[in-house]
Amino acid sequence: MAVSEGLAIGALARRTGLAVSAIRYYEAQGLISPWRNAGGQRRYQRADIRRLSFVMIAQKFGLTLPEIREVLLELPGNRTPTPQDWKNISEGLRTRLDQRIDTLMRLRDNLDGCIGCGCLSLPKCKLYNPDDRAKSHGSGPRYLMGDAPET
Amino acid sequence: MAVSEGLAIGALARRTGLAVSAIRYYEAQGLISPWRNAGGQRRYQRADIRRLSFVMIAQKFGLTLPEIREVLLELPGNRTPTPQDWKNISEGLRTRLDQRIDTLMRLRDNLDGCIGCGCLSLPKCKLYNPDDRAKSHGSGPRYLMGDAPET
DNA sequence: GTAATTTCTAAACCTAACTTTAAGTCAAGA
DNA sequence: TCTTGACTTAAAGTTAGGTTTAGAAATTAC
Repeated sequence: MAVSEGLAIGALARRTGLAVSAIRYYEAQGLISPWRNAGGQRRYQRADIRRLSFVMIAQKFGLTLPEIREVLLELPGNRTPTPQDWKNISEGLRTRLDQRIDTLMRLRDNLDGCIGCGCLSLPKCKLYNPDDRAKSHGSGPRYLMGDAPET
Repeated sequence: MAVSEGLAIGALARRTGLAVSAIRYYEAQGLISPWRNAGGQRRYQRADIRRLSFVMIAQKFGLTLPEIREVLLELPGNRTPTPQDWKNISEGLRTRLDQRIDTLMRLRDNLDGCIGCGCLSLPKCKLYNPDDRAKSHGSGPRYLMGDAPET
């Protein structure tokens, strides 16, 4: 098999550690775009290994798949991403991570205050409004603390 | 209405900011146990406001509802929890939070390393195994990095 | 005493991120 | 050529943490 024939989905799965079904799912979400061979099967470039690696890392950082899609769009159109490209978007991740750490540390400070007072009373306790833009992970509508049900 | 009649679910919802449906859901998950009045309606103690407050805080810390249930089991069975009781279990949260912050900071350090090299290559990059027990938020089965599909 | 609120239960629906299943097609080795 | 093994699609299932809906019963307000 010639190099130009690309990787089959199973091979890509083995190289990334992802499930085949996950890779297809990512395609449906617009994270990756393989071409098709004569028989209609998906074929991937080598660079896609890196692309999926990035997806996995970005997920660890708490990005949703739509968010990751946006980030990947910043990659220069059609050319194969260079190490410098990856470096650039990784720096965006670094910023997000810094913010998350910051939020958690504020939360910890507030908890320390509350451990001191033992109150946990809703109007008083700072824990209810530690200025948290952390998006309360997990799905389904939920209006905790700051996220008012107003609308 | 005498004090001993307790709070109706709507009143508890107003005092905690939670939706009525959420309070019922928490009951189904074993986080709170109201009694029923003659007509079969739920009645809550004042202490339950604090209990639900704790649930909301613990969620911010990333605990799942089953985990929160476990933590709440440490509360003294028959008597109304004192501020000291809350203080004790809050200290457990503090420990967990410390660990989360730790994990994220390790992740950041690894990212810094990777920004330097720009590699993102699976076997080499530390980002894939930063010893992360952070349970990858979000639902549905997902075996990233450490969480092997072995079983 | 009647109307307006609340509350009740059970079941269905929602999102995110996937997996599983079914039935059929493609590719590769002996 | 034939038979595995890998791949295809579409649809349904899964988990967490809830919400929504519907129809009935209880409570409150006037």
